[in-house]
Amino acid sequence: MLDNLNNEQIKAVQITEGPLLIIAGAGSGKTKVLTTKIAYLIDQELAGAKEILAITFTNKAAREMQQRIKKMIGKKADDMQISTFHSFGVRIIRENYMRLNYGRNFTIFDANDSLTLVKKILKEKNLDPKIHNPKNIKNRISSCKNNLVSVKEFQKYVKGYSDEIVKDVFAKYEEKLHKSNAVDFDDLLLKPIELFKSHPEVLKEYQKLFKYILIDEYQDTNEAQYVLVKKLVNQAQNICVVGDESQSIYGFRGSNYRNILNFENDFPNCQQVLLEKNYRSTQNILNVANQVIKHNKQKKEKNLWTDNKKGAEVVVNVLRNEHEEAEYVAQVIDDLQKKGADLQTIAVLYRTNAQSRIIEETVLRKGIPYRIVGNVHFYGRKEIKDLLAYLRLIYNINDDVSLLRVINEPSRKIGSKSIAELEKRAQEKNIGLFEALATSRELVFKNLILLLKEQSEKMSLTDLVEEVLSKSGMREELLREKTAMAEVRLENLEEFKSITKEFEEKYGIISLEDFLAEISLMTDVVEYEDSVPQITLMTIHAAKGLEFKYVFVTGVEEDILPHRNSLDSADDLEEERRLCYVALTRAQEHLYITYTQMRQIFGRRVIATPSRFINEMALASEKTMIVNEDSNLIDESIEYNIGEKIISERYGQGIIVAVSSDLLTIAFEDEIKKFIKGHKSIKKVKEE
DNA sequence: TGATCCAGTTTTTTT
DNA sequence: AACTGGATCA
Repeated sequence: MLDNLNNEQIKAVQITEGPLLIIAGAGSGKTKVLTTKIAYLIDQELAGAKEILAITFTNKAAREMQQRIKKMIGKKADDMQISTFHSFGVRIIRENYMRLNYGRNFTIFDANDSLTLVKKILKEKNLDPKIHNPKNIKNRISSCKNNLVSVKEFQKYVKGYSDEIVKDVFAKYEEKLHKSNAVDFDDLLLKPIELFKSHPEVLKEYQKLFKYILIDEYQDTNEAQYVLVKKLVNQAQNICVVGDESQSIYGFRGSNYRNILNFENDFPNCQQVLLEKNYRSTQNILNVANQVIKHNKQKKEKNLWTDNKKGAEVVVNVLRNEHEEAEYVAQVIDDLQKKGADLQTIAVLYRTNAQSRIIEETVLRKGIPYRIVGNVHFYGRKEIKDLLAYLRLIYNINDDVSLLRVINEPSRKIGSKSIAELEKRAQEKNIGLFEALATSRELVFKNLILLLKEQSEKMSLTDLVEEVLSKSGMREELLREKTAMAEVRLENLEEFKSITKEFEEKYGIISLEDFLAEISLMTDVVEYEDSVPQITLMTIHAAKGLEFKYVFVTGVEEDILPHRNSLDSADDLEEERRLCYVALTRAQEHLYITYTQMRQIFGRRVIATPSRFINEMALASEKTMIVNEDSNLIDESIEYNIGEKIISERYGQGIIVAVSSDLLTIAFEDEIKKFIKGHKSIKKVKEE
């Protein structure tokens, strides 16, 4: 088990008792250490699989680690639960919902639901959302909760009118959330803490259960997560945290890299292991990354080194604008591909999601297969959200946000006026919306939900979805529409059934409860085939923890990286530098950095300046590249309309479902693809 | 009530 | 350039 580990790594695995801090530089084999350690604990029979609490940052990381451990120790890993902080919170709340004064069927509100709720409250309080930015208020509420500041405590910090508003909305928000028998993302951490405060005997049970606690990405824990961990640690203090303050990039979400710097103060008897040997990158790449991060003041001294070869020079290129930047990236990728590079080993990174569009268009035009990580492709679609709202309402009839979403979907002639009356009634009687349903139209809806609820208890998830589709009238309405768009929506809904089916097959029979909990915590929902050769486009944040042989870091300009919103705070600027560091250290063999002279922002051309981080890299040379855009593949004269049929060389016949300025979205038999208008690889099908 | 149009706004990053 | 929410009209 320990065969492929270096001395420090072995030490990190074998120190099982007492607090342990593992500082693991980028690419130093952190995941390997963690998984080996867990396998070791089980294999040495120091703990049963259920007695280990292992927390990672993303669901994806959790899944990956689970698989690795399984490979090492086989069946014994079956009971092993690796979770994120949030999914761990769900478990605790579920096991204790009564003590927390919640009903069994509680709903988890995602960020969108929370925002909807804030907007609704503003409306009720007759506050202008233009003056009181709902997103802003939502963020402030969230940061309060992440810092364990209750409404009552917030009162103390209130300075002036706008704070007063935030406080009022916050109070109402908490009230409504509870009335809806719902928790938001932050509650998933907060409620367990509340529980442990009010029920020390329950805390004791969990402390007894978890003999070993392991926390990954400790530099990205926020106050609530930190408190939660500290509470769970028992007398034996078998807590192992792993992290690297140089890779802390979630400050905007309340994470505090000082948690890792303070670990020694929290656990004075802690042991420490430093993993400084990098196995990932070439010397050249590591040098550049080290040069940049050197400029941060707040950090633990460490010296990441490698005995990998020097490798290729890091390439920096200046392009005239974002189109040529994307073109350049695509050309290089094209060349790499011709030389036999595997597309899966190539990643293009950017600071903001907005940058992805042009890159996507360009690789599309070049015919380079790609995937975009973190796009809410599927679950963000209206029809899917509607269906989910039905399921959530069926599960928890107190969920007012979901009720409002579907009460008139499809149209039941319950418009804004009827809804206003319904809300008034509910408010007067101080009851939930569902209970307040009274008019004949509303009662039809109420009975529909009640019927479905009854059915939900005796049929499979997939059958339930089918029932919702037919009984709600969603399917009927889409069939009636007879537009290409409706056709696609219908297909998406059918696709949803195959997702639930997959769930059922994977986990045996799955309850509505499990399914909804799973879905609401999933962000990387689109399960992509790892076997399909394609390049990866994603934000730098999304790239954390990953590695690629070839990495392109684009838009390395002032106002983007570092982002303009972080320029007036020294702390924020250091976080941007760490972000840059994370981007650079994703690369194994080849690192390409680009910036432009001119960029369009909000539809306006703006002069761009190279990022200060480029200077900090202290590179010997950089090149200005003039890229000629290759336009002979495109025939701009062709016009397209929704509903027209298209034939593609690669995907066969499809139908246009959306047209934007440069892009077409085309639905084929079993997938939806985007194309550049007029691209020679697609042709219109003439119809009589 | 629902469809369509227009004006104003947006983009930092996400469990 | 794309999306939202509000205003206007059928």
